[in-house]
Amino acid sequence: MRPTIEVARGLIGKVLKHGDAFGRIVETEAYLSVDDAAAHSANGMTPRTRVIFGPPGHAYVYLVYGMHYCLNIVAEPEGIAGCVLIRAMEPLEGIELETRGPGKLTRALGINLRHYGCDVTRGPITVHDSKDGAVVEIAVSPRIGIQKSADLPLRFFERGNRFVSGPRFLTDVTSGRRR
DNA sequence: GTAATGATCTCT
DNA sequence: GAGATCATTACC
Repeated sequence: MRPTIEVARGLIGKVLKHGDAFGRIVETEAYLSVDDAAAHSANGMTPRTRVIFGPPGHAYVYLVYGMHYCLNIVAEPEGIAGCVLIRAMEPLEGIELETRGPGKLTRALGINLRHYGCDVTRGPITVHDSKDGAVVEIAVSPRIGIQKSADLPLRFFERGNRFVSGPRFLTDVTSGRRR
C-alpha cells in the first residue's frame, strides 16, 4: 500500500494550526518511498531525511533555496520513507500573511527548522479535522517546481479554491475547457 | 575542505 | 527571466 497518497488526499480540507494561527489545507504534494526521484529520501537516509523514515505524523521541515522553509508531514510507517508537502492553505484565524505557496505558508505560520521532527498530534504544530464537514472536490495534477519525476500526478488540491498556488483547475486537453 | 544543488519567491 | 541566500550533500 502507499499511505502517502492517501494522506496527501486526506489532508486537503484539514485544519493546520500553530499557536493561535490556523487555516484549512487546500494543496498538498506526495513524495513517495519508491520510484520517486524527486523525493529527498530517494537516495537513502541522511541526517536531514531521517525523520522521513521515522514514524508517521511527524513534521519534516527543511530550508529551500537558502530562504524559505517547507513543511511536510511524514506519512509511512517507521522504516519506510514517504511524506506530504503542505503547499497552501486558506487562512481561517490569526493569519496575517499570505499562505499561498509552501514558503509563504511556513512564514505565515511561523514555522522553521526548530519544528523539525515535532509530533503533529502533540504540537506545537497540529492537524485537526475541519469542523464543518464540507465535502471538498479534490483534483490531481503533476507536482510544481521539481525537475525529476515531474510527470507523476502527485499534487492534490481543492478544485477552484483561490488559495491554491499554481493551477487550481484542470484543463481538458481536447476542448481546452477548464475542469 | 570545497563545490554544486535546490519541493521558492519577488522583482524586472 | 534572473537574483537572493544557505543548509545539505557528494566528492576530493
